[in-house]
Amino acid sequence: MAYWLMKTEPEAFSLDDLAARGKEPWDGIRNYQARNFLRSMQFGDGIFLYHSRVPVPGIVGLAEVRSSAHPDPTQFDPRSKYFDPNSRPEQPRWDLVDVGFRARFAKVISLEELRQWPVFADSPLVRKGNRLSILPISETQWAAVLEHAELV
DNA sequence: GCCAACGTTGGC
DNA sequence: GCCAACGTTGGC
Repeated sequence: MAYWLMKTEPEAFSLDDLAARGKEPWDGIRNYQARNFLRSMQFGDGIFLYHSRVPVPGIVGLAEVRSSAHPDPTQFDPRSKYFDPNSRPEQPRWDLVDVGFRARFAKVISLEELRQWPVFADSPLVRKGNRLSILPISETQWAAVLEHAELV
């Protein structure tokens, strides 16, 4: 059992969208480090859903991993913006997992707030210039956020 | 919308 | 293999 944080721009896909659909294939990851994290995910792992590129970026709710990693079909679709002409079907370059909705937070736990929590002091999340869209969360960080959050 | 920070690409 | 150019991310 592991924990993760996954970023999304709510304009493209929000926590509410996930809540409405229940479960969604998390496609479009095109960064090797993020992909490697995807590949180590297991069914049932916990996820913090994070909204980026909004006035108050931060963790907005909980989700969970609902599949193991498997090839992202959009890499083979020439009409997709995620098409990767260099990826070979016999050795796919990009993977995805299914993500299921779990809960919404009554209030966003903002990045500004998280920066002040000692448990996040060493997290790439609070580092300037960090661009990782998927990052691991420690058990301590998970517990700290859950203790602070009001689930809806 | 701006732009710093970063990852990737490709010429050499 | 270096590194400039380019594209993208994401806070502000």
